[in-house]
Amino acid sequence: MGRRKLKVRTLECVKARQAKYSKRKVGILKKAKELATLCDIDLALLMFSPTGKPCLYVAKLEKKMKIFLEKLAAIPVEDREAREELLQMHQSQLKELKNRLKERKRILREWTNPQNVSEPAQLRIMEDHIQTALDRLQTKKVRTKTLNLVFWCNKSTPRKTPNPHTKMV
Amino acid sequence: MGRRKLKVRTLECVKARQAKYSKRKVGILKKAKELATLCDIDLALLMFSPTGKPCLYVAKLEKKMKIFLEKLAAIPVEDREAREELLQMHQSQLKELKNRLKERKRILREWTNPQNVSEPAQLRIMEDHIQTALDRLQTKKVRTKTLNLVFWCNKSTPRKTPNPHTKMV
DNA sequence: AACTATTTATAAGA
DNA sequence: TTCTTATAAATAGTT
Repeated sequence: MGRRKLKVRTLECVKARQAKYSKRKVGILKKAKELATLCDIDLALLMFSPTGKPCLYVAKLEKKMKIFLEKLAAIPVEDREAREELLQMHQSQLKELKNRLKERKRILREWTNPQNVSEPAQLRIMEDHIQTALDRLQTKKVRTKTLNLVFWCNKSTPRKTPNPHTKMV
Repeated sequence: MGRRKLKVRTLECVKARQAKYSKRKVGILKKAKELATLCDIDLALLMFSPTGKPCLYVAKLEKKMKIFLEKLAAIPVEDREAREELLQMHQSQLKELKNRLKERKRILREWTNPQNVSEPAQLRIMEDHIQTALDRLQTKKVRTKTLNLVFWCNKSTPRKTPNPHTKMV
C-alpha cells in the first residue's frame, strides 16, 4: 500500500526500521483492535520497537494474563535474562523452596522423633532447652506437674545430688 | 477496504464473527510477520477465534517465552481457569510453599532456641528424646563424654536417686 | 473459497 | 515526527 510495492525483508538501515515501525505499529494496532472488537475475541499483541520500547494491546484476556504480559512488556528488551527469569524464576524458585522445605522437615523430624535423635550436640541443646525452660517455668510459677521429668544438669562436673533448683515433680 | 465502510462494533451474528475472523486473521498475521521482518523486532500475536481456536505468531522472543505462550495457546479458550492457573499455579504454589517453610522455621526455632522452649508437652518430648538417645548411645557403645549432662527420668514417680542406666558423664 | 468494488494502509517524498 | 498523495493491499458484500 504505497507508491511502490515493498519487498518484505529486514531493512538494512536501522534508522529506517524505526521509521517503518512507527508507521506500521499504528496500522497493526488498529487492525488488532478492530478484529478484537468485531469478533469479540481474546487477543494479545506485544511488540518491542527497534529501540526496545514495548507496546502492548490486550483484549478480553484474563486479568492475570494481562498483568503478566504487562510485566513482560515492562522489562527492557535488552534485558533478555530478566525476561527469561520472569518465567524461569517460578520454576527454579519453586524447586529451591521445595528443597528447603524438605530439609526443614528432615531436621524437624530429627528433633521431634526420638528415634532420630542421636547427635550428642543435639542432646546438649535439648539439655539446655530443658534447663532453660524449667527455669522459666519456675520463674513464671507455671504449674509444672504436667512434667514427669526429674533431672539435673551439670555443665562441668557431674553433681552427686539432683540440682534442687531444677528438680521438678 | 471493501464495498462499504464498516462500522467497527461487535457483530451481532455470531456466525458472521467467525467469518470475519477467518478473513481478518490472515490479514493481521501477515501484517505482524511483515512488521517483525521489516524491523527485525520481537513480537507476539496471540488470538483466539470466536470458537476458541488459538492462533499464535511469535517473532524473535525468547524460547522460554515462546514456550509459555504456546502453552497458553494450547489451553482451550473456554477453560479460563486452566489459563489462569498457568500463571497462578506458580504464584499460589509459591505462596503456599513460603508459608509452609515459614511455619517449619518457626517450629524448628522453638526446638533449637532455648528461649522459645516453654511448652511442657515439648519438654516431655525432649525428655523422651534424651532418654531414648542416651539408651541408644549406650547400646551402641558410643563415647558419651561429649555430653555434659547428668539426669534421670521418671515417668510416673520421681526416683530418689539418679537412674543408673541413664546416668552419664 | 472466489470475485471485485471499494476502502484502507502505507511508501516515498516534503 | 507529521503531512501529503499516489498506489498497493485488505477486505465487505456477494456468489
